[in-house]
Amino acid sequence: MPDQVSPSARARVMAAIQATGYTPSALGRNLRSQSTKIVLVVVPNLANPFFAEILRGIDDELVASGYGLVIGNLDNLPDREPRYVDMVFARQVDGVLLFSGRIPEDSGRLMNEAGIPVATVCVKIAGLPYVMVNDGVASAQVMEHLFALGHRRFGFIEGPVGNINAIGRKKGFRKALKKAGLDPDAASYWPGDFMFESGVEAGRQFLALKRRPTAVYAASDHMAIAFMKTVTAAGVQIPEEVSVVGFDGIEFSEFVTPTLTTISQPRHALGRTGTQVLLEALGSDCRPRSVELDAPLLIRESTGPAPKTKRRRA
Amino acid sequence: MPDQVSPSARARVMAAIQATGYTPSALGRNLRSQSTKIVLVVVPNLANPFFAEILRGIDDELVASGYGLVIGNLDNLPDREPRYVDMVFARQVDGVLLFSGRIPEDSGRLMNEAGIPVATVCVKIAGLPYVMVNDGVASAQVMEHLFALGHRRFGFIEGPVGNINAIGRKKGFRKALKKAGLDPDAASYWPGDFMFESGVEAGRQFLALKRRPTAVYAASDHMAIAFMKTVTAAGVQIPEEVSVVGFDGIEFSEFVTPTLTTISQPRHALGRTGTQVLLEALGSDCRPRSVELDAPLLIRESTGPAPKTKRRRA
DNA sequence: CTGAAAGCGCTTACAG
DNA sequence: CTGAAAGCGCTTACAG
Repeated sequence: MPDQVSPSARARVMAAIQATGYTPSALGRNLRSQSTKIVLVVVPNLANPFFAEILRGIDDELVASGYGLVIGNLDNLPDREPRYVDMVFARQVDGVLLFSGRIPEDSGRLMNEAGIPVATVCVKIAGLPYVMVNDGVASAQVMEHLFALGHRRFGFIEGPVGNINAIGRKKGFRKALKKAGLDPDAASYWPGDFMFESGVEAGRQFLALKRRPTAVYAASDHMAIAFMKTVTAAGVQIPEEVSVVGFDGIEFSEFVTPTLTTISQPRHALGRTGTQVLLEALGSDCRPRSVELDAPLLIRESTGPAPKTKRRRA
Repeated sequence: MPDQVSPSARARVMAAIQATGYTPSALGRNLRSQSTKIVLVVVPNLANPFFAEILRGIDDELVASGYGLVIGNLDNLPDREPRYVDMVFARQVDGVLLFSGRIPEDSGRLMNEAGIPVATVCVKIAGLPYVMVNDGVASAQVMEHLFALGHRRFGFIEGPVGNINAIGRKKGFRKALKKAGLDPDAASYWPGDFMFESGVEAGRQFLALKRRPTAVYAASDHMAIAFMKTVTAAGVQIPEEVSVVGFDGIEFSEFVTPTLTTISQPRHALGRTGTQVLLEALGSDCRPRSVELDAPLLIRESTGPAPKTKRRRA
């Protein structure tokens, strides 16, 4: 019974199938071409809305190049890593974009050893091309703005321990203090993890201080917003009593009261550029380039002149 | 040169490869098994942070079942649809979760005609299993709360025209008014698209009214928050002069001033349950079930007693 | 119980 | 220029 169809008849059948809207199976093509035209994007925590706009940038660029996008959500759990390492070793994707500060591993086997291109966005990992914002330069902008307003006593809400962005922002903060002739260790530091709750806690610690900073710089908008909410609820005026600066430029920073002065991360561009870097690595064997993007300071209502020092000696 | 390796030697090599951490190629397996263990999730707009938590719910459930997750971002552009329709017809995914009110099509060829299971989340499409919140019941809860506070004059900020959730919420709003003996057409209606800007515009229109509603119900938190920001900036007191209710229960609704009374959508559960419905359809041929989830009303600071009517006849 | 063969659907390289 | 064959890496069904 098989092979009873003549080649020409077969050709006509194929043409008819085409007209009807036949789509060749990707499964055969993938096996034959040894590629899937799919990129794996590994995010530490998909619930973080900060990633949404970056993902859009990634997707825009991938669509333009005919690639698809698989999401690997680590959900901040290390045991989520092996699954995606396996995916890479199984050749289920052509390349990887990493948002995670560490390379996912499966019992010692590292994702980047599978022989497919890997690039990172918003993080730096030795040996891998990256795209990120220069956190030190951003912090310098923030401090320049606060110094110009007359502030001399500062608080800093930190990011997660070991997070490269958090480290860069803090370093920039301390460097600016030193450059201005102030002692970096005289500033108040409150621990944080970029999320709301830690901003609330920082606010409580601020309120408990006898001699409060006149300006607080938070390593994320979420923490800055939760801080503002906490201290204004206790009757503190922003920016009259304390100026607050955030980091990220999330959409909501414009809809809180007062509106938040913050560093605007170019999220769409981070996604697009990161994808471009990866696609270059996919298309050629040339050494991949890394890129640093600028992040402007958006000056809004939450920062103002430093309050006059009230009777230093009573 | 080839085939010079004896079978037993070959076996030993294979064992060694296993020990070294060899991962079978997914490409061969996919072709052979005619499945990819990947689900396509089509979202209308990836930048909307509302989806982030739902995606997490989906991913949690998919990971537990050994499936991967491909994102199809329509970015609210119809010309983004064909790409994902092709993906489905090319058998690149085993199933589809749709967040979009319309079925993506490629020159008349509809995605659901490819013969793979499709389920919808947050939307209803005839013939497809769905998981969503009962918007009518949610609106009834909102109105019950506002009636109990003495409100009789209402404003409603609508969602996108044709959006099934927006329609359900508005229907519930009007039904509650009628049930309370009020004329639904006497309420103020302002157009919206769930996004910030339309809430700002609704706020402007509210401010321009001579006789303002004492309670405003917005079909999304974003619009409610932007509305609050706009009218408080003009000196209107919330909730003393106007009560405001949102819909969604996004994290930020707790960090605006005043905190927002809103319907809390069970986003993680929506994602998980939607995925369960899809996985059931993938695993068996039995008729897929649909599910409606409850969404509680979170009563916060933005709603309060209706203001006393000031000298109706001067 | 073990091992060789067939076949999933494509694409590429080769023969006619 | 056209058409048949080989082979991508797996799994399943079959022969020994």
